Amino acid sequence: MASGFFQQVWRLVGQIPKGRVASYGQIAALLGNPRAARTVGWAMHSCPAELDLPWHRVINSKGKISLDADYAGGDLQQQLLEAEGVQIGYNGVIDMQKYGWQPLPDKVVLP
DNA sequence: CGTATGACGAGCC
DNA sequence: AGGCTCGCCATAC
Repeated sequence: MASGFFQQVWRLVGQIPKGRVASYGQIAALLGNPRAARTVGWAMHSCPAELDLPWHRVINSKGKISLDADYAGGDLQQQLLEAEGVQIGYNGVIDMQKYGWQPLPDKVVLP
């Protein structure tokens, strides 16, 4: 069952379309806990490879990769994103306004 | 059950 | 502007 918060995070992350990115805080907010960004990050840390999650599409609110670029999978994450068409600035910043993922962008007006 | 952790976020110095 | 600290919340042990 998807009772665990991690499970919900994984499911949501799995719905991020290719070429798009989302922030930890955004994921948390979509799950109803805008303050649980850290927990989302931890969920990513625990993401089972068998789920084949697009974990690389999750970045921090600054539009940057949280992992150390030259240490952990940060380098890999950047390569994966660029391979999907996500352009990364020289400073390592991604344009959230352009690549930011918005689930159901049409439901804005509905109550 | 209480303490510690963590791929964050926003504020403060 | 850049860097550091505190706060938040859900798991792990």
